Amino acid sequence: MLDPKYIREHAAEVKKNCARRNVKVDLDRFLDLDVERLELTRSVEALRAERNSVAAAVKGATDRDALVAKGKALKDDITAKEAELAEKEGEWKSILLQIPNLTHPETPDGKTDEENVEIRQVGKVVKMKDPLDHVALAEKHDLIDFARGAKVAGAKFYFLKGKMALLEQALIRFALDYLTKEGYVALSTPDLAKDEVLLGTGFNPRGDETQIYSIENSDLSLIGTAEIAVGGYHMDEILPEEGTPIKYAAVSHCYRTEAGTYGRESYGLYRVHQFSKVEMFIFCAPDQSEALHQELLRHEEEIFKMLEIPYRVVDICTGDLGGPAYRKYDLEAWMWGRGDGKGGWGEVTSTSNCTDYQARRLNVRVKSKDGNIQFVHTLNGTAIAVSRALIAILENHQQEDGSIMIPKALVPYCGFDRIG
RNA sequence: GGAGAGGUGGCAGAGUGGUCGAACGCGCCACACUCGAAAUGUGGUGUUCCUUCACGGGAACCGUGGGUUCGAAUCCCACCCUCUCCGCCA
Repeated sequence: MLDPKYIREHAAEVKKNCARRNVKVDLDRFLDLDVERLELTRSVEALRAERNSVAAAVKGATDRDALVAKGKALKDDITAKEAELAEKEGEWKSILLQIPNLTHPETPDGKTDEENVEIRQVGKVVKMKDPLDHVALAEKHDLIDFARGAKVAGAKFYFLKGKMALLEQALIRFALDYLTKEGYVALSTPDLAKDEVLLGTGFNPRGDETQIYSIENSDLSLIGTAEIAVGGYHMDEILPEEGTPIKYAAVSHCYRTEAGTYGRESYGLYRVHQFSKVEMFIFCAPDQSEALHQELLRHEEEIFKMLEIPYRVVDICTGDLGGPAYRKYDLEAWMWGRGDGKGGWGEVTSTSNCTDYQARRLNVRVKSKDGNIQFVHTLNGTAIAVSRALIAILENHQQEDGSIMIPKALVPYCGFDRIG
């Protein structure tokens, strides 16, 4: 969420930002409520101050009964005003949470993902006569069992089998090794998190449009990304500035309901209910986030270069940014199975600078040497989303003879250099 | 899952209805002493919000949420977490 004080003092700018991002929020209502809330707060506090002084005077007073009566009356006033305040504050908060983060000045304007801007393409797409998509390749080599996945857990679940199961572990370890050398601390996270943590990281676990599985009769949900678990890791903490930036490489399973996304766009492994992922997450001082965002992008590119997969970098436009993101880049890898069989780009990673938007909700702060305390900036980026990386590997490294070459960087981790 | 103990400031640890945002100690910061350091001494040292040009004033926070009371860290209820023992179990 944004700083309410900032919204109050920069209302026009915030309103314009919401419009740019194609987010509909009743900012005027928020500003009205903000005034009412402040007035009520002041009167509640004045009443409490009076109650406190009356209560302090009761002990040993001669007119004790009169003071007690006054105290009782004040108590009723306070209860009433507090209820009024709680109501206003509830509505105020719900609007506040809908207001998106500010936007990087260089972020391209646009309404949908079609207006995202390609920054560069890296690597060459190897032309093939009749490229197979990953589903066909997996069938040919018995690598993924969608039918039995559906039997066991329903549509959009799957078993990785044989060399594919080994490749999953190889990818994870490959990413962890690379990031560990770059100074990231490896983390294996809980697959469940409390609603409080979900909300803090900007995910709504129980709304109508949620992509999150929640556990009945509990305040727990299955995480959709390790970003949630790691975001909560330092919740309610004040970090010493000399310890920042703190960089994590977190491995977790990711669970997504993917409501209403069946069809060609979610074919095969592309959009599934569960997958494994190595996620980069950084907590840093505000002046570090811009450079670290570039660093995350560099790591993502480095990983796909090592996997020898052609990709392009996309600057996500205002309308396609999620609420918490200040700026976001995606890496899209070439996939033969997309674009009606002619091949196309498919998202494989995403990195966001969330500035202090998540940190304010999660209450994670940094304290500098001079005692100055501010909210940290948080950033996240995909190192490897296993299911989509597997699509890219299968479809780009298939050979004329139908076999699949394993990228050299991965061979030491999986122990074989080809499939088939 | 059962029985018991406990959750208080950076740490450790008192406080069991008003004089408590909270003792003592450690740590940390500043100053003094010193060529410098250690030791010693003196002072300071939580967060959030409201208000004030400022000095300052006010409110809230003692695991979380309710309740009792004129008044709650302190009493009551529920929940969460930690520790010890038993049971079960990768």
